[in-house]
Amino acid sequence: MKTLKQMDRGALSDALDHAGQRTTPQREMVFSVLLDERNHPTADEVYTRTKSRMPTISMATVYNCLEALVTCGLVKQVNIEREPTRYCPNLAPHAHFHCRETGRVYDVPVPSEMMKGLAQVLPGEYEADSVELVFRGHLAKGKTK
Amino acid sequence: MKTLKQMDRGALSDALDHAGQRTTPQREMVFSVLLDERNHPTADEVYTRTKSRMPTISMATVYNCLEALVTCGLVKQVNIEREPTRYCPNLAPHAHFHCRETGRVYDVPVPSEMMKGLAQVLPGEYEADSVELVFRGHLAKGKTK
DNA sequence: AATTTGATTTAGAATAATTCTAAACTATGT
DNA sequence: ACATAGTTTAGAATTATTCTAAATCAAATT
Repeated sequence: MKTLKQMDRGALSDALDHAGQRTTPQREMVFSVLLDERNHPTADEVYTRTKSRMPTISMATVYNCLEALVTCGLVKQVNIEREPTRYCPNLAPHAHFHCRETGRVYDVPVPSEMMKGLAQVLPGEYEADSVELVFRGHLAKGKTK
Repeated sequence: MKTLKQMDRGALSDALDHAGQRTTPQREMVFSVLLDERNHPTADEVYTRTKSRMPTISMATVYNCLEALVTCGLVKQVNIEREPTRYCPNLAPHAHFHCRETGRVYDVPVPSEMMKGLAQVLPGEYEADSVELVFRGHLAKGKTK
């Protein structure tokens, strides 16, 4: 898919607008790249993929666009152990599973009550606005899914 | 406390030994620094603190020592959002709370059954050997603890 | 006790992801 | 049309960390 679905295009310009930012071709393209292949790409991978569709885009712009998308809440950064930051457009509550063998990161859906329930381990004075849950391990033999 | 308690000294040389590594004054000192002030220092902070007690130590050695301690299981790395890696000698099961205002990181004890229970969100083929739980937010007014 | 061996320490260079800078470009509102 | 402000761009700068190679140290062996 080379272009943004109408729905996503709308969500994008709404979200950017709401954050006081403009909708630009570069931002649309980067967002489209993220939606298109949801395997938690790094900025560098996003750059490569975006460049293949929009050859004049620069690395700095990719970083700028990713930052804009994160700021307006459409994309989340995923940081795992000093590795380059990855970008994830999955807004549903989920955990991440990091495979030690392949290095790949998988989304694992988590019921939102459970996600909230986690905050109960916090003493009263700690007020959390975000929770991050990361598993590390490997996939059982055979199933690369 | 400028030196390692007998108990910790024993745990250290046992753990290093077990990993086929030697017990050195630098490793002891770095470990002591970590046990001494458990506020999740970065390598740089560990360097400064260690240097004040052992002025000839180098940054590279601090990194080496920290790596040795992590390898032999006495210390855990804590990575939060692209910030410099922090080091944590707390081996009990716990989560981390990252205060957006101060940047400080706090340990939050978590019952080990709960820690294990988390793995139940994983589909069968995912086999996790470690779980990481990080909250982000702020401390309620007044209580800096 | 001297010697070999291998691990460790050290200073500084190298690396890699990300951020910064300043100029060019684009779009928007007046 | 014009001014203003946001965006893009290339390349330089930054920063945490790793690498390199030489010097040091300690354990094991002769």
